[in-house]
Amino acid sequence: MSAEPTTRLSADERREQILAAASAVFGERGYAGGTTDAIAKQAGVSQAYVVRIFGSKENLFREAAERAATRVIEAFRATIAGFRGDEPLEDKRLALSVSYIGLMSDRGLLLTLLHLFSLGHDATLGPIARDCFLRVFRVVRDEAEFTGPEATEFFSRGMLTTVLMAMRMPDSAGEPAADELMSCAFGDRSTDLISLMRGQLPLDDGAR
Amino acid sequence: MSAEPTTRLSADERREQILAAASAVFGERGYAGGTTDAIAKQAGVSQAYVVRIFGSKENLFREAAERAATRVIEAFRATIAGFRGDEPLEDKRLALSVSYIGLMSDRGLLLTLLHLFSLGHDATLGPIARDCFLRVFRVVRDEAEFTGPEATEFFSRGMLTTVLMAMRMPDSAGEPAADELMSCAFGDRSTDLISLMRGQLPLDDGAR
DNA sequence: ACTTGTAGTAATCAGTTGATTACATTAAAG
DNA sequence: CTTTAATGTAATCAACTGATTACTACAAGT
Repeated sequence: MSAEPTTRLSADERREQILAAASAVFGERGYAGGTTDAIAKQAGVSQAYVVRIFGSKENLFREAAERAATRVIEAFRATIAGFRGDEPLEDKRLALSVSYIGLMSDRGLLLTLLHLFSLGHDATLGPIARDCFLRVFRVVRDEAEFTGPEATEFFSRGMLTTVLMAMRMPDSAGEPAADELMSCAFGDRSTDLISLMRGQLPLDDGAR
Repeated sequence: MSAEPTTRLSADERREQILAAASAVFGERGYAGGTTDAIAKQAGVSQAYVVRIFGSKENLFREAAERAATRVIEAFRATIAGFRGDEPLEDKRLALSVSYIGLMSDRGLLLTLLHLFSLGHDATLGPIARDCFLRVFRVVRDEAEFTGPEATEFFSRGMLTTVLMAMRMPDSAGEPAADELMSCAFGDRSTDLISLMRGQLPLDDGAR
């Protein structure tokens, strides 16, 4: 499909490429709204190939979402590995927040997870959504040694941050309420995050 | 369509019925996933009529979502109207939380809003999403007289609560992590909310 | 050189979906 | 009673979408 003289890749490399494209597309458009064709366009392969490699759109979404959850867990674990074990809660909270904010540089990752979380009603994806969330929750609670309320508070913050990203609140920068909200939600990283999230070119909608 | 001897309603009554159906369907399936046919089935009218009354699916979603935001604002204002003006933050926070929890008895309302918030990328719905959120934010900050950080904290909690509802986390009750998470997020209303959110029959998917 | 397995696509299909059109039915007004 | 306007539907359409099939092209092993 792409203009370049279609380079052949190994199946594994192609899978990675398609998963990255799926993360971007599903993150922006959600499960129902993200088409296999848009993902194919993004990855530079044919729509048929996307479906054939992953079996179905549902499977592809599941893999993309579960991978996103795994990435979050890995990022948290890497941060937790640097803990000495006796730092105050606020230090741990801040370190994990920085870790979370790092994940935001891949816009698709956290947004795909958010879309997964909105599928609680779905017979097959619903249980996966709950499981992914709880797996991350347990890491923060048990491995970073947060209490239940502390972990809940931490995820509250994260959820608002993620929703603000989904909403593209930085596009409303200049609006006083939006500025105050983002400065409170994003903390001292506010300026960075606002520019990070802005001016993204729209995805190819994959219309055939 | 429905079995009953189709009672004719005024256009306004029908609009209300369809908006309620749209709230339920969009809340569960999102904008892209919610079909006009499922909404029609839910409201007991034909799919054609749903589209004709609202002009387009996008218009219907916009009305449903904006109405949801308005309802949240009305609920908050009703609570704020009971403030004397000198109560401590914690009293106000608790009162508004109770107000928010009351909104959860209409599952579609908050979930439709959450889905709206995920449409930040959309050229027409994105600005509406940001505007709706900011309108509610300003009510809490300016009318309930929260500081920016206090309001942000309040919305963090609300967002986690809403995502847990979207995820149907109560379906995982029994899982220790889920129980602790919900008991922290829902507070002393935990038991009520868990049973409130459970055992909802799936929506008709509107397949023609 | 030839076979063989893998990467990849074009063409196409059947189901779904939002929208349109033409038509039917009912209530109210004159 | 008849006209009129509003409520409402059946039928249908064109576009879209996930999936399938049959095919091509390239690379590696023998």
